[in-house]
Amino acid sequence: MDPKTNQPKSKENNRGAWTAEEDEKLAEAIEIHGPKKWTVVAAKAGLQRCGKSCRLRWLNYLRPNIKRGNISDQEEDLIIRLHKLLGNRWSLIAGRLPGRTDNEIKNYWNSHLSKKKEMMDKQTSSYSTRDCAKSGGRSVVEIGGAEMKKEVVTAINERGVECSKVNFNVDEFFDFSNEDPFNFGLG
DNA sequence: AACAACCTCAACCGCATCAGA
DNA sequence: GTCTGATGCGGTTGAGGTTGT
Repeated sequence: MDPKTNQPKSKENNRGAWTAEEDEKLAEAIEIHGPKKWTVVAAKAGLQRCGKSCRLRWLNYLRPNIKRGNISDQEEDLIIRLHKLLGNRWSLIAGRLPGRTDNEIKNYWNSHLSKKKEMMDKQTSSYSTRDCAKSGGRSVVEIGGAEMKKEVVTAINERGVECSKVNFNVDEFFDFSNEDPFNFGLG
């Protein structure tokens, strides 16, 4: 283990794209040991890959029920709205989109939506009232906890859903485990 | 056909946090 | 309380594909 990078020494490990054979071995090991103890899984799979790499491969590619490509308009709209509220908290956003991974959403945002948003921002630099009501009045570029909470509460208030949550916890609010994926509390 | 420029996305990196010893 | 290893996250990179000239 390299103490600086927190990674195994690279000469001991494969790097780069995964092969079908590696995928198969990994899937087998996960079936036996579960998708949790990644160092164990990596070792038992007999792969020259670190646990971290195995975890990423599982989450982004091998996991069951994973959707790939073809992000729908509905999903895109949801990503935009969630990003407005949450900023670059990709894992939270991904939690709202069943079958989508944080990596995929992050990539999609960086290659498609960031540009789209930039263009829209330019077009609406004099921000219309309608857009203000829709978004909570401003876009958040850097999101710290307090800033984000404020933003979410503002958005909620704008929609007249909830006005009294002062001690708002965004992580509790965005506990997505049991909810309709396309209804995140804003109506 | 050849090359350059651009785009996409899988994978890696670095850091923060957590859990167990 | 401290140390160490594991896990999870967001940022970044680079190979391969696509499009334009």
